[in-house]
Amino acid sequence: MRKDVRESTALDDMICFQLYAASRGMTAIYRPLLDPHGLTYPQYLVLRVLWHDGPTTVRDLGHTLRLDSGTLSPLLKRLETQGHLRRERQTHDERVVTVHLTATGVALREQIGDLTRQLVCATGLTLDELAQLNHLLSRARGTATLPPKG
Amino acid sequence: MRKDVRESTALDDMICFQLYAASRGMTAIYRPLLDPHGLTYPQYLVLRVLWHDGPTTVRDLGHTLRLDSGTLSPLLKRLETQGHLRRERQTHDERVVTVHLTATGVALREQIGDLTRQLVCATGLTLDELAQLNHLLSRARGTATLPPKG
DNA sequence: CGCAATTCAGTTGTGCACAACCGACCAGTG
DNA sequence: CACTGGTCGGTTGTGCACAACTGAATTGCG
Repeated sequence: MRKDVRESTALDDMICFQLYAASRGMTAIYRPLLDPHGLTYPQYLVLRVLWHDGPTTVRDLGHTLRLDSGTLSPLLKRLETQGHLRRERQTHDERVVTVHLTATGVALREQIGDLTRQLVCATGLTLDELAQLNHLLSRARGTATLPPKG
Repeated sequence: MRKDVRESTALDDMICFQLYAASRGMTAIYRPLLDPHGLTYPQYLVLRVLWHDGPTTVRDLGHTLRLDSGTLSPLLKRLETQGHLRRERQTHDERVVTVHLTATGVALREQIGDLTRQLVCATGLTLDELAQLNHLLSRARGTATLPPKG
């Protein structure tokens, strides 16, 4: 009945919409998994970086997640209010703010556990297809080699 | 030096971040192309549907783009303020709001022209890779078969 | 007909995302 | 020391995105 965007014109436009819709669909899958812990998907990404890399700075978080301070500042403030992390100015360079987990922030990792299996099932793709998808996405500019500002 | 999210754990988590980053990177590529016309990427998507399918309703737009009225209502109001479209209540069912382009909204299609070539170049992928990517994304749940609310 | 359930668009509130801008801060130079 | 250019994090303003809700309108059922 209704015509879909996918039919309309060129391949790349299709893909842009697919990316856009898939990204929102993915966060929609994460939402019920993270909501019980009071987290959003971007907040979960920040915690993952801290769990994996340890204490870091706002600047490095921005580079890793490709987000600017306008996004990270309020997000980190919310995570600090929840007691998951703390922010501190570096003494020798007061422009830099370091971010490190609290005990509850570290403990949250175990409470959330492994979302992998649930996520794989939710996508409905095979492991082989997921590997292909990852390969293509990491090859595309805008993810691996082309951050927002070059 | 810094470790990347991509290294951290499982395949699907990698892909979720890749999707998230790729989607934002894609809109970042569209931004300078659409900004001269005073449009955002979601607004451009709405116009594309109207250009291709003709007059439609808020409900059908939501189904096609997988967006709810909370997103579409203010977005359509902004497009109406810009003079690109008009919204009207259906006479025989006043719950339904029909959306149709104005003359300037139709003309905008030619003014914007074909973004395809610029987009393909911006991704840095080959046409074959784009086709694979499209195939995988359309196979994944959350895009084709699993809208936010099942 | 009368009334409950459903279908719509819209509103409210929260949280990203990003451009533009700001002020503090640091390093280098004279 | 004062001056200059660049580096930081933060703020402001705009625009999505979505959950939850509102209220009008319609449909279905007895």
